[in-house]
This record gives sequence, structure tokens and C-alpha cells, in this order.
Amino acid sequence: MASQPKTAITPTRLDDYPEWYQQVVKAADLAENSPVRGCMVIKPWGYALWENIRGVLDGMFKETGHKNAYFPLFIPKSFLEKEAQHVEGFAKECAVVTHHRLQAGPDGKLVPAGELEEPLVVRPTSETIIGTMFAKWTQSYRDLPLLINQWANIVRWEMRTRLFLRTTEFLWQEGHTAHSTLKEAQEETMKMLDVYGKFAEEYMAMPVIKGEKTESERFPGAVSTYCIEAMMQDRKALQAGTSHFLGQNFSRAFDIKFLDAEGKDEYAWTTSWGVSTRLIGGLIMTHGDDDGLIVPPRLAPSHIVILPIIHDDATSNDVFEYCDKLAAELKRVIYDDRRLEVEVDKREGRGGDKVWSWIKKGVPVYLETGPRDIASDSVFVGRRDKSRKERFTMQRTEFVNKAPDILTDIQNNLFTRAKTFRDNNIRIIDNKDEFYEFFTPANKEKPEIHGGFALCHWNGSAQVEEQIKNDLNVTIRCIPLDGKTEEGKCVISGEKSSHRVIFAKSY
RNA sequence: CGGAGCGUAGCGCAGUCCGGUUAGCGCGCUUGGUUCGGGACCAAGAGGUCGGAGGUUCAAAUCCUCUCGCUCCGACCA
Repeated sequence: MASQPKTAITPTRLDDYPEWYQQVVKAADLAENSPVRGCMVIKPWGYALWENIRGVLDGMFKETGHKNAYFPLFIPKSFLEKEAQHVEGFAKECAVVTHHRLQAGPDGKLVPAGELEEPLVVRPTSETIIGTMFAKWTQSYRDLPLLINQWANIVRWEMRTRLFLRTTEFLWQEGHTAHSTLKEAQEETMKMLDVYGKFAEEYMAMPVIKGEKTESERFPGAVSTYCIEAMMQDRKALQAGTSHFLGQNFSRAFDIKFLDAEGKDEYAWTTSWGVSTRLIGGLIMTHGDDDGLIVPPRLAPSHIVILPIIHDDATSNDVFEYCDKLAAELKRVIYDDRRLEVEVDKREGRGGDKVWSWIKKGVPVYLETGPRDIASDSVFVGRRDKSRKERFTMQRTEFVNKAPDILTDIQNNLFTRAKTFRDNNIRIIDNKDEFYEFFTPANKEKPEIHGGFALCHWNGSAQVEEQIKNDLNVTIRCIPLDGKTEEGKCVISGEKSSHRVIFAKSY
């Protein structure tokens, strides 16, 4: 008999975290690399997760008054050039279309022909094209606010890619709004940050810290950038969403003007905000364990999987019938304002393989159902947030009634677990040596999981940021919004500081 | 773009240094059987112009030249 691995995923998180991540993506059948460099194929289970993320967020955007629209994939190069900082930030990572057809060359191979007069850039983000349109749509203060969201794919030509966390092409959502006053635009920026925070914590069960980015980490062209930062299980930070207050930078560049109530010509105040398929990477690294993915119930493509246990042909029909009946009952149950998604796994094959395939995919609840359960009219319940040893038997009717409570309990448990982990790895540091020690792995060749979030005073200088980035590869993730004012001294320079910021290694 | 490594069956690899029968192994796949609250076992089978092009040679996965692609480590970043 082949020796059984202790865990479904090899290596474990502790052994090799980056490799563990790749293996989970593969084992959970979320996505794989495509023949196109840096671009991924999102497979059904991963895409269903994205659809659920999209569905919830879309509802939240609409509740806050936004409408969806769609803008072109291609942006004339000249548009990008209009906002100086914006170009500078994105110029290095743009895919550029220069031709519009292919011709057979002398060797029979196709070569680009029909050069464009003006190259088109594949959107790395849409401020410029949307700004151009906003300028047309805005004449009076009565046209404002413009509250637009777009679900789209974008391309950023990154040097190195990792499935979900950084791919050349990725799916995202970008909100773009224009307002007649600074105050309203600032409020919009914070409102959408709150939407992201709520979504991350309540749906993804991923605790986040809301904060503002320092100047060096700011979105190119923004006046201020706010973010939600989450801690992954290797204690590195993941920027999970951003909301930008763009001031009048883009409205000046794109001429988004309106006449106010007094008949005065004014530039609009704009914002933009976005989250991407990167969230799925965050989900994996927040909840996943050495047996694979764990999907929070509120985002699960399937809440419950029923696995019929078949002994022989004589009883198989009874078992299937019982499972189908149970599935039908469960599908009528409401959980989180929608009907339970239930799947009966009737695939041929060994029971063990099937159970483990669902464990790796992270389905919240799995029921192993055979003749014994039928005889006692009960179900054998496995919770993905608990160990295999903790499976338990429950009367069928009781389970049907309690299923939503069980799922709610799993959802809460995942959040609590993640929050405890994060809080245990936040350290208040006031001393430079301790700071350096905190972020230095014992094994430099193959760094073990180390560090975390360091809450420290900072003198506000980019020089300090530069120094710790060079020395330790640590950056300021954000200046927390709920951070109290507190007199202290910069952990690096010793200069005066009035509040603490979060330092961490990041994705 | 720098530094390292790798391209041999669907996947993971051995063989390459030192050229030589019909290119192997594990997993997976197909068929049959034995198991059965479990990630099984036995047997039989299918599957490869060894990343590509050129060269050296009686003979190339193996040596030489050129090329293409991928992964990892840096710089860049949601």
C-alpha cells in the first residue's frame, strides 16, 4: 500500500509557503498557467468564486448608487500622456497595439502590417478614457455626481507573475466618479473603502486594516490613496483593494468641467476605486490549510456536497435516491438570502478520492451518505474548517434545519481564526534593532515564515521608507485610519512622530 | 533586463558527464478481476519523431552551434 501523505497538499505551508500556494491553486482546480506568458486560465471552480465575489460587490455598488457601464479596451496613447504622473506610473507596463492586420511574409509566416497612425494602449486602468467621456457628460452641476462602475479585464505588463496575485491580464472592477465638491468626492472615496472593508470581512472572512498610503505608494495621479490591507498566513501583507481621491488632477487633464449654481465654471472632483481577481489569492492565503482551499460559505460556489457511499449495485439505487431527496430538501433552504447550493457527487470512482477532491476545493460542508445513514435517517457531516476526526452524525431533518446555522458558524469561525492569527502577528515596535530583528529571517537562503505587521512611529520621510525597503524589503503598508494620535519617535530616525504606521513585507 | 535552473508519454521524473539493442520509471488513463464508510490491490494494455533548426558521426535524447519556451531569484507592481 502506498504510504499516505499526512496532508493533501505537499509541501505544507511551513515547509515552503510559495510552493504550497501554487499547489493549492492546482489541487483546488482554480486556475492554471496558459500558453500566453503571464496570463492565466481561470477554471470553473475559480471562476465561480469570482462570479460570487462580483455578484456581492455589484449589489453593494448599486446600493450605494452606482451604475455599470463599459468602456473600450483600447486607449489612444495620447490620452495616457495627458496626466503627467499617471503616464509615469503606467508607461513601463503597457501593452501597445501598433498594427491592425497580419500579412504573409516571405517565409510564409504572418507579420504585422497596417501600422496605426496612433498606437493604442491596452488599458492598464481606465481613468483616461473614462475621464474623456466624463468631460462630455458633464456640463451642469445637475449632471453630477457621475457614479459609474465597470467590470473589465485589464493588462499590466509585469515582470513576474503569480496566479491570481499578479498576472499580466486580470479581471477587476473599477469605479469612477465625478463630483461637484471636494467634500463629496472625499466622502465617496471613504464610502467605497468602507464597502471594500465590509466585503472583505463579512464575505471573505478576511480581516483588513483600512488606511492611507504614503506618497511613495500612492496611485499615479491621485491626491490620496486609501487601501485595505490583509495579512496572509506567511505574515506578509496583501493590498486587497484601493480607493483613490483624485482631486482635480484628472478633471484638469481631461477637462471635466461644469457650471455651478452660480454660473461659475468649475473643475469636477473625481475618485476611482478597484478590486481584482487578486482577492482570490487573498482568500487562498487567508484560509487555506495543508489540505487545500477553504472557501467561506458566503462565497462558496457549492455550500454542501453529498457523497453517496456505494457498496454494491443492490443498494446503490437506494443511496442515490436518498441523496437526491436530501439535496432537493437542502436546495429549498435559504442561507444568506439565497438558496443553498448543493451538489450530489455521482461520479464514478473511489469514495476516498472524491472526498479528498472536495476537501482540496474547500467546500464548506461535505456529507458522506451510505446505507447506514439511510437506516437511521441521518447524515454524517464533515466541516471543512474542522479536522476529519471531528465529523459527526446528525438526524436528517435536524441537519436540514440547522444547515444555515452550521454555515454561519463556519463563516464566523474562519473570520475569528484569521483575525486571531493576524492580531497575534502584529507587534508594536519602538526600537530600531528590534525592528531589524523582526524582519530578518534566521535562514537567509531559504527564509522561514517570519515578521508580521510592525506598528511603529515614522517621521514621514521617504528617505526612511527607501532605507528599510533596501535593507529589509519592508514597506509602509498604510497609515491606519483608526490609529490614535500618539506622541512618539520614529523607529528608524528617532525624529518626532504623531502616529504609528504599519510596516510589513508585502505581495 | 541581469543571475541560476529546466524542456524526454496527460502529469512528475531517470537516462545526457563517458554517443551504441526496440528510450525507461512512478502517477494518471483503458480493460478485466479482487476489495469496499474510503485517498486500495492484482493482471493486461494504450500512449513518446526526447522543445525546434542546423552540424559532427557508421550511429545522437546524449557531442557542437544557433534558436524558442518555461520556472525560480532580483528591479517593477493590484
